[in-house]
Amino acid sequence: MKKSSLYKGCLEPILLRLLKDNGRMYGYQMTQMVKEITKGELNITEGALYPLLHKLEEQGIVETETEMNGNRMRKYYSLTKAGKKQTSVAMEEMKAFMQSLEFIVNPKTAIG
Amino acid sequence: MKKSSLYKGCLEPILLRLLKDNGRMYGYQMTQMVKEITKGELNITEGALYPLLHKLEEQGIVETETEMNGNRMRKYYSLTKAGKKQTSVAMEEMKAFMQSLEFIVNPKTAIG
DNA sequence: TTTTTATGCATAATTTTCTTATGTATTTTA
DNA sequence: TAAAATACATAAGAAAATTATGCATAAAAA
Repeated sequence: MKKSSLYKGCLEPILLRLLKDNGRMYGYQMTQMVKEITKGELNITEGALYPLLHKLEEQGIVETETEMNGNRMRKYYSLTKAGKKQTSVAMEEMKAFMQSLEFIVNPKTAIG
Repeated sequence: MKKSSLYKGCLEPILLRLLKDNGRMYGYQMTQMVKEITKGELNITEGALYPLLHKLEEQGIVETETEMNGNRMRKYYSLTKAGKKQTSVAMEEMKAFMQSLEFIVNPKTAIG
């Protein structure tokens, strides 16, 4: 993440959103997809990613399936039913947060 | 802050933006203005605000003037010359960050 | 009139959430 | 054949909040 990491606190909703849109993903794939769609702006570090995924699994937000791709392991994550509910809530919060940022950074053009 | 605080990491650029727009503000005023323009969404805590303002002053990003309002003290903060430069950089980073969030949360409508 | 709320600052202890560093192992590319 | 990419994991440390506390004055409400 560039320098002082503006996205602190946003990683969880970002991951939930990815899983909501893509159904089933493995960790490394998430980092690559985020890097790609943000044009290199957001680079999720492994030290942030994996512990968070593990926490979400403990909480029953996601469930996992481990598959082998040749000789290499991939641990696929997908949203549980509870996880889908939680994602809806998180997305509402994200929208409100982004709207708030707009109000602050672009007070003139911001609508709402 | 609602629950788990998405704005973690954005507080500094938010304060810089406020000072850029309003010229001179005291701490409590910042919390009230942010609460107002975000319609109650973002509530800056004092434990986050004051230590950050002190850090910015140490770094020469802001300078202070203490005034008495009746019998009550107000410590006014304003951007230094260096602070204005730093704010420009921070605003560019914020825009890029917000655009990235858009790409993730609204992949269809996001422009850029 | 007394108590609560709002205004206004400050700091310490704790928690959350990253970064950085390290480790292991396979596959692809230069 | 060495480096980079793929793919996971975890530990130590730093950053940046939350929560709790403290002090003090002014205004509002009970």
